Amino acid sequence: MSVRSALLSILTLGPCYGLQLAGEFERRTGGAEPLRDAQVYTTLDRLERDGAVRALAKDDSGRVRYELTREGRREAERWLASPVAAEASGARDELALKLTLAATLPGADLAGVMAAQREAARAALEALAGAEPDDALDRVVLARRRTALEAELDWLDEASRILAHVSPFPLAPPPKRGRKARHAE
Amino acid sequence: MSVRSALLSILTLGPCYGLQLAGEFERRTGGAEPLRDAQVYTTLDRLERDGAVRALAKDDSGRVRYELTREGRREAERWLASPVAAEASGARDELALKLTLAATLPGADLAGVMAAQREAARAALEALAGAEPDDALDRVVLARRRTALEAELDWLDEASRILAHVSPFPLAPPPKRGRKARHAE
DNA sequence: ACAGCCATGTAACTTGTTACATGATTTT
DNA sequence: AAAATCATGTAACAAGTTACATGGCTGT
Repeated sequence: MSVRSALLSILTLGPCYGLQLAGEFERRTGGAEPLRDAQVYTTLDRLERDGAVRALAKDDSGRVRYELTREGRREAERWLASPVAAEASGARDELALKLTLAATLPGADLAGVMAAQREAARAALEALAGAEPDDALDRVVLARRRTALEAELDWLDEASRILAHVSPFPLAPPPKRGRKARHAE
Repeated sequence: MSVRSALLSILTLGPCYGLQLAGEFERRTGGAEPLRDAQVYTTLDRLERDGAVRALAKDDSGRVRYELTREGRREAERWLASPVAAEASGARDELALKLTLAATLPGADLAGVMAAQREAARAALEALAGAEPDDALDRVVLARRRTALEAELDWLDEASRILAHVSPFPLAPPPKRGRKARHAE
């Protein structure tokens, strides 16, 4: 819901049209996360469907502007005020997933997986170090990535220590049940 | 694609049926991320559609087991071997998004947003500190969350310093264009 | 026989993404 | 007039989630 909420909160400043929202999004987020034009429009459609915004008559230039409804304003305020739930963002932690699987699957190359991940994080950190931020917003976004990558490296070390004592294990034998193999197809 | 890839990599151990996959997923990931039964089946359908798995005849208990195709095995190996792209996981960094927006939107309560986020992270850390891990996998997953939360707190401090010198700004005036307000509807 | 779990599925939905189509306006 | 850009949209898809339906098996 990030994009949806971001567009809503920009609209608290006043009515905007589609590409204007895309532009403001870029200006106000350090340009870190490119937003596809198409997504602005689909998101606006969905916001209108949900009663959070309302389309105004086309302006002098034929652009369609949207304004917040009371509902939409409330949603925007709620979003800004509430903290981002740790990893409740619907995104599974793919890295932890991959590492625990690599540790428990016989035949998987745990050391190799860890080495690859460490190397990727190290390279990403190096690339970040060489980046010149344009402005303060950029600095904040870069700092976010840097701290996340550093944490990833720390965690990899810790995980390495913990997993040193873990052995992979095979599939658990499935419980036997009645032998009623329905001859379906 | 986390779930898809995880199921594929479990299937490298041999054919499994739906709920068996769900069980192995739990056993092998620290139980951190609950996997809904329904998603196992929809994912298996899509994997079959994509030619990554193949359904076997029902076994003695009438359960439908799936096995990897050559394609599926290759996909699983590729996934395990390749590092997780930093934030390329499709998940936007909602926290950085929210903070930069709060910093640039006139009328937003930046200090309040930061305080709320800091408090939420602190509380989550405290909850983690009081958790007793069952096994090593659990410890690895908990460590992942802990390091991520610590990094979040560090970043919040840094962002606070950087954003102290940033002032919110209004909407950029949209460029004027021809006055051809097509009287469409 | 009945309750409850095991196992499989389906339909509808969400956010996000891609590729494409269309016109209008500005620039050359 | 042609080319590039602005602006809006549509259609289709992906991954994930939810709620629900169904039937077989198990234990009492």
